[in-house]
Amino acid sequence: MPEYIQPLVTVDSVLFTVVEDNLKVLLVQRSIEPFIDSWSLPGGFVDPAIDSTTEDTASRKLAAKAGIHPNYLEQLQTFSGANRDPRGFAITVAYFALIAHQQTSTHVETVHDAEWIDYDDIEHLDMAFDHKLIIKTAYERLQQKALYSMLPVFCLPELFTISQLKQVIEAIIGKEVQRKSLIRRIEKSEMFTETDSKVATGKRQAQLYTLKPDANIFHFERNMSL
Amino acid sequence: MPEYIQPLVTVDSVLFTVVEDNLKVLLVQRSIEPFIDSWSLPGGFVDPAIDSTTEDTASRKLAAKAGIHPNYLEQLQTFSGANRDPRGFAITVAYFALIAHQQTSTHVETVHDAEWIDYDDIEHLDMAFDHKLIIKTAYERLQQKALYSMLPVFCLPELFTISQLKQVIEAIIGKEVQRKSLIRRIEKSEMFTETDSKVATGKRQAQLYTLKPDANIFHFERNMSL
DNA sequence: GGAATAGTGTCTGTAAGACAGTATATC
DNA sequence: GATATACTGTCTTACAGACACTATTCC
Repeated sequence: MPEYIQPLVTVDSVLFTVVEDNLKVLLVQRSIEPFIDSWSLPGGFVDPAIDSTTEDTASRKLAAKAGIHPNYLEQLQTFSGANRDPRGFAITVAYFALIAHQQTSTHVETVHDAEWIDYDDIEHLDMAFDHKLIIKTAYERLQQKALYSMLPVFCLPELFTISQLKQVIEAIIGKEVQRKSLIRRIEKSEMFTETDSKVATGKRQAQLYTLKPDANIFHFERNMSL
Repeated sequence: MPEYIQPLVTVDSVLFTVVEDNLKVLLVQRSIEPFIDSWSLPGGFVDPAIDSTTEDTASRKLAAKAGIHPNYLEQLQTFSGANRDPRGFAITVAYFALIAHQQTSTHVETVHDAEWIDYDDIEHLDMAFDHKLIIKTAYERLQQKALYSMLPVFCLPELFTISQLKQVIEAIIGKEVQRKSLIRRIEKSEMFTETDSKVATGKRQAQLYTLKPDANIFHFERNMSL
C-alpha cells in the first residue's frame, strides 16, 4: 500500500446526440465549488459501495443527472494531472456515449438541470476543469469511428431509414456522404435487418432498418474521406 | 469531496519489443503480496509529489524497474473493479509502450529482475491481477495500429532497413506483408528520410531509413488485411 | 403531370495484393 | 557464374466517390 496521498478519482461522460443537423453534447451547470455555475460534464465520484466498475459510475451518473440510459457507452480516456483540479492531483476516467434524441428530449428539458448544447458552441462556453479538452477528445474519437464503422446508428431510434442514418453521420463528420456508399456499407456490415415496414417522412416511403439484436460493430477496412 | 473511501490507483505499462521474429513483453516477478512470485506488468502507485500526470508515473516506473525509456508511450485504457485487487476497489491506468531491443537488452537481463517474455507464452503463465487481460487488450491495440500506421518503427533503432521494418510488422500482425506495399506506405506517409548510408546485412546492401525528427504518426485510409 | 424523396446502375479513381522481373552484393 | 537479398514494374482486385437514371408517393 502506498504511504502517500491517493489521487481523487472522478468519472465523467461525454454524451452525444444529433438533433436535426446538429451534433449536441449533454452538459450540466455546476452548483458547487470549484467552478460553481460553470458548465461541466455529467459525472461524479466513484462509489465503491455501489459501483463494481467505473463504467457503472458513468451509467449511474447519467441516469441520476438526466434520466438517460445511453444506447452506447465506451471508455474514452483517463485524464490526470496535478493542476486540473484545485483540490489536488485528480484523475478523471472519461466515457463517451450516444443516444437518440427521440429517447430523451422531454426528460432532459423538464425535470433536470442538464441541457443539450451544440457542439460548435462549446468552444465559447465557460467550462469547468479541462472538460473542453475532454469533449474535444471525445469528438475526435467519435468522428474517426464514424469513418470506419456504423457507430452513429446509436444516435437513432430502433427503427430508422437510410436518410436518417445519412443525416446523423453527416452531422458527426461534418461532410456530405454518398447515399450509395452508405447502402453498400449497410449490406457489407451485416449488422442490420430490413424490416417489412416502411415509413412516409417525405414523398416516397422509405425502408425501415433495425440493428440486429446480437450485432457486433463491424469495422470497415477503408475510411470514408473527410 | 466524497465521503466514502477512494479507490486505489496504480499505473501499469505493457512494453513490447520484437526480437528476431518474436513479439515480447516486459514482465517483472512480484516480490510482495498480493500475488507474490507471480508475473506482473511493470508499474506502481501514482506519487502526486513526483508525477504531474499518470504518464509520468508510467515512465518513472519503466525507468526504475528496467532502466528503459521507451520510444513510444501511449495510454491504453483504464481497468477498474471491486474484485481485481484483494485490497479493495482498484483502478489501473494502463499504458502501452514500444522500444527496440537493441536499446535495452543488456540492461534488462543483468541489472534488474525484469524479463522479456514471448507474447505467445503469456497465455500459460501465472499472472497477477487481471494483467493477462491488460496485455491482451494492449496487443489488440498494437495489432490494429500496425494495420493502419507505421507505429512498429518504434520497435526499431534510429537507422533501419525496409526488411527490418517488414520483420517487426510481421511479428506484430502475425502475417506476411508485401515488401512493395511497405515501400508505398513509407513514401506516402512522408514520415521518413532515406539516409545516404547503406548497410550490408544480407547480400546486396540495403538503404537505411530514419524517422524524421518532427514526424507525426500518419494514419492510412486503408488497413492492411489480416 | 410536377415535385420531392427513395433507391439503382455503373463509371472512375485509388491503394493494396500478387508476382514477375531487374539490380547488386558475396562466394 | 550461382545465389541471396534488395528493389521495381505492372496487373488485378476491392471499394469509395460521383452522378445519372428509375421508382414511388403527394399535390
